[in-house]
Amino acid sequence: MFIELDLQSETPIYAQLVDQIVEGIASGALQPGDPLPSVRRLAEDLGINLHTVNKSYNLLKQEGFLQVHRKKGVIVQPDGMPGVTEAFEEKLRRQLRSLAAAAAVRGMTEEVFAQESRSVYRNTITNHGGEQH
Amino acid sequence: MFIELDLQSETPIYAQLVDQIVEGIASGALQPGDPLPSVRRLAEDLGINLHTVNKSYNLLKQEGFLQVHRKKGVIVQPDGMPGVTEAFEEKLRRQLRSLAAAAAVRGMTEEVFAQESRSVYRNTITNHGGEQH
Amino acid sequence: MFIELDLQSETPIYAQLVDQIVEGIASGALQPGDPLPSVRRLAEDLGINLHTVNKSYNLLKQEGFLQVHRKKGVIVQPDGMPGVTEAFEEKLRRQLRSLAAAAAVRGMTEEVFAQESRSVYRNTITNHGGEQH
Amino acid sequence: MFIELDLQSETPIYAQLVDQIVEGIASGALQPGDPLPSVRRLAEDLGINLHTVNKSYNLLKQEGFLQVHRKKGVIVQPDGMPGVTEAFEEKLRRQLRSLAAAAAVRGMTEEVFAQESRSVYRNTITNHGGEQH
DNA sequence: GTGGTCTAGACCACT
DNA sequence: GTGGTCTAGACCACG
Repeated sequence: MFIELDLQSETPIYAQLVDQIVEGIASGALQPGDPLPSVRRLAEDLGINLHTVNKSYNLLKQEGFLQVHRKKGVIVQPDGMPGVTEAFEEKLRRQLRSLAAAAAVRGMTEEVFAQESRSVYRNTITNHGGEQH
Repeated sequence: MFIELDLQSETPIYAQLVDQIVEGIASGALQPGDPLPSVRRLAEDLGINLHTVNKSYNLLKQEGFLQVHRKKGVIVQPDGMPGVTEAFEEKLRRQLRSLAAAAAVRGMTEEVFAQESRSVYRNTITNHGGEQH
Repeated sequence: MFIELDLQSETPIYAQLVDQIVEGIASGALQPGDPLPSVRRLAEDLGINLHTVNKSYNLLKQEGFLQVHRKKGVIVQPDGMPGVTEAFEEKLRRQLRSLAAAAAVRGMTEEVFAQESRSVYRNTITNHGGEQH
Repeated sequence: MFIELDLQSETPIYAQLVDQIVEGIASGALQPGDPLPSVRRLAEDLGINLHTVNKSYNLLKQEGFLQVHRKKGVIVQPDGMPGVTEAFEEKLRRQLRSLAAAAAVRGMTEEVFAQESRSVYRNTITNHGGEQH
């Protein structure tokens, strides 16, 4: 796996895991239908607790990014990703607002902020593209 | 006060307070040198504990957004806001990356994402400008 | 533990704790990566409140002397200590100025004052060195 | 007066006043027997509270740096300054220890630390010299 | 009256 | 069991 955890970070490990898997999907490194390591396997590889991996997988399942089959194990959602729900829009805006305010106070202009957003988006997609759904 | 807290939210109260005060500064509702309510006062107004407000004020003080003036009490930094440090850039990018990935997976295009960022930025500034140095 | 607190002192307990931990690092008694007692544990050992220890740990974390590791708990900064920042130089000079003035007024010569500084420095390092980067 | 107060500082105003007066004596700007402004006068000049000035003067009187006469008002100790008491030595060492440890941890060498101390001492004396007592 | 400090006790998220 | 968060009540230094 391409996953790197920062045990010193203040973001919980399970959240870091979620983020990195989502980024993996966004970048195309993980394609719809692709299998993910089993809970046990991944936990061992990363040197973390089973519960932690489990929590991440469950969250991703709830969001519709993953499917969990008894047989196939865990795979990336093959039937189309969730799409931009209202809940997501709201969450996105709420977080952007917080970031934008901090940026503005520190003197970062609208132009730079928007450009920063664009370039970060582009970099997360590099390898391929996020035209799922 | 213009502050609204969601006591049920999973984001800590103190963090919400920090965000809203920063947004207040960004929007111009709070001008450099402006006094903020005393910890006791604000705590009572918001129906929360004094220590929670204190924690928020302290964080903002450490970041350089607020100062404790021995006569005026707590005031908005009058001597120029912190500016875009490398640490801030990094934090900004890290958070943007997470948002961008989720957006991309859900099918939101780069264009829409950047536009969203821009419009959110603009809305936080509405009232008036961010002429920090 | 090697920590001694003076509960009657006018310097806050949390500040004494901070000082002693820094001295522990300087003397080599605490090595980079070494774990510190949990807040609860140390609080109990010292007979003080958990929050007081917490405050000290937090300050040291913000200064970059400690880290919170999600598995090891609180540890001494393993990735290199902060270094001599301008802010630190300023604080150092401000405090030295106050001490030097009092010393001078009482008739202590420059030579003695400098020698005193040197010998105190040497004594804090005794056990072993300060090979921070 | 040559006194500058920093109302944003975390050092209490009365302590800043004490420091600056001691520095004034150390530098020779204030000579033994020299009169100081009355409590009222100084308070007004500095825009601070009477009690604050009073507290500073009292502390300096207790330490033996000032004399308070009903007639002459407040004057700089004309009968020889206190000298290096054991209590002072202890306080000096305690504070130096804290500074030295922080300096050492940040990588400042003994040589630099001692040199810093020496140069700060020299600068506080510039105008004249502290050979009282 | 203000912020700073300390104590005490409680719940929760995380691992 | 760990750190993080929140509440509650209290004392003190400061101005």
